[in-house]
Amino acid sequence: MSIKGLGADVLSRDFPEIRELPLFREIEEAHFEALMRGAYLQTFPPQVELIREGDPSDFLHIVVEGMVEMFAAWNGRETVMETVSPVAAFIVAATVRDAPYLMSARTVLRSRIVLIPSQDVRNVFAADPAFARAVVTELAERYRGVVKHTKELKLRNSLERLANYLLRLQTLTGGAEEFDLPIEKRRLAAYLGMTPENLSRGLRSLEAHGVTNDGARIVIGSAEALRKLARPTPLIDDTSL
Amino acid sequence: MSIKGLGADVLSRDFPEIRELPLFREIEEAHFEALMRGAYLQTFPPQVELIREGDPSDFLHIVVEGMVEMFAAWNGRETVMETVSPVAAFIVAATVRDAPYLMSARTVLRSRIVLIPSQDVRNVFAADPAFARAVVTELAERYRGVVKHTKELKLRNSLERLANYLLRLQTLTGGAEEFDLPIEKRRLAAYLGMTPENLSRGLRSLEAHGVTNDGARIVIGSAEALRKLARPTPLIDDTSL
DNA sequence: CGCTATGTTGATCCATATCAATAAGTGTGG
DNA sequence: CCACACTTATTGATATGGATCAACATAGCG
Repeated sequence: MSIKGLGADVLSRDFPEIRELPLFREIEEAHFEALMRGAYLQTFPPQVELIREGDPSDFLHIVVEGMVEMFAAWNGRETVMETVSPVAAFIVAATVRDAPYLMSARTVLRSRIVLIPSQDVRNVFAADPAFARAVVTELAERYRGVVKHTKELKLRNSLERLANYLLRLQTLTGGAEEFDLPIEKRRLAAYLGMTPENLSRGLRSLEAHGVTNDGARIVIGSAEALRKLARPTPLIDDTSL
Repeated sequence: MSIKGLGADVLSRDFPEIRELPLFREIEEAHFEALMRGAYLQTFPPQVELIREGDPSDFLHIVVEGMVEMFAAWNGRETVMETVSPVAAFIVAATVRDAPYLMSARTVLRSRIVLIPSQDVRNVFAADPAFARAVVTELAERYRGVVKHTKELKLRNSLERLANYLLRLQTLTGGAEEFDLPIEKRRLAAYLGMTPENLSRGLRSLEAHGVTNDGARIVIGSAEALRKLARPTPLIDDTSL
């Protein structure tokens, strides 16, 4: 199930997207190779817990295939913080700060993950200004993503969150009238800060605004009507899901 | 009310804390001076809106005296995202990304703010690896702060949020049994994601757990009892408010 | 095909918001 | 220094968004 210690050549031949990630694109070849030398590539089945909140950050993770869900728990409750799709790195902040993970991560689908020892990342980070700048860009974008998520939670009710989520999803799928939810509804519910029951009812309510739903399928009859309810703003709804 | 274009010498003589900020401590003297040459120092009365969400990020801001509140609005609703106390920089992410502000900021108290043109910050950021690394550290910490805030909002009910807030505040004030709320209750309520009425009732409910409140004054009769209700965890409650 | 997890729908409950009235500060100008 | 205006905080009554509980339907999957 796992292949250990792949060289930079192997990883970049199989996954040139890694070298092309904004995080790595500008760094020196020698540094990139140093990172990849210690890296693992592993394939995981669905529902595997990759990291657990509170653990020390041993590896920077990069999803190259599949899907990963970041979640957090407290006092018996659990919520979804975000889902990460290829090709993207996660837990960059914990890695560079050498701090414990604040969120857990589990595979949602069968996934291929590159694991880079955190110490290597911190070494290259200290030695390669281009990498340091790339980490800043990445982190700043992540920061802004969480801020948007928080704004949404605090300023919108559940129906508004759902409506805006669908509009963002539509934009991501190129503006198509029909598309599929990328994750299970119960996970979507947790992400949106509501219960599965309420998500069901929410989708029902949106019928009055031209939205149809069957299984994962969503049809937006009138983006105009939906937008009237959702009132999207770039300061919350641009880019990230 | 404002003094323009202070040199590095003036600013660092009057506010050595700026040079000592983690953000600037390690950068080259020449670069620090370049930043300070274009910097403004301004004094603002309370309730002045310093930046407005959506505006382009013209300046990196540093509170050297007073208190600033970051807030966000949507569709007629408004919420407090965080409060910033001296000496700390805010809106670093927007500045380095050259992206619009996601949050607005207003002074809560009469405040002295250093404004550094964003372009200067981005220039030094590109030229000074030590600064770039410092920005990463700063951003990673901010990121983790918002993640904690979001976890708290999604996983705790309002009474639990309040109880944990009081415990964090107690820790910040050195563990004293008595201390004052640092911000108005209505702002605290918005920060905690509740209404002022509910905050009042919440403080009342906490009497059953040994907490007394009169005006801004909080007395924690038994941290033990409060902790039993609050169930704090470092993964949410360490460090930031 | 049947088992198990996921999703739906309805009934009810509860945490929190909203509305309304009062009290207590806080600041201002005479 | 007081009186007035105005904001903030408290308290009670009520409304409601969303959670919970329960029953059933449906869809994956071995």
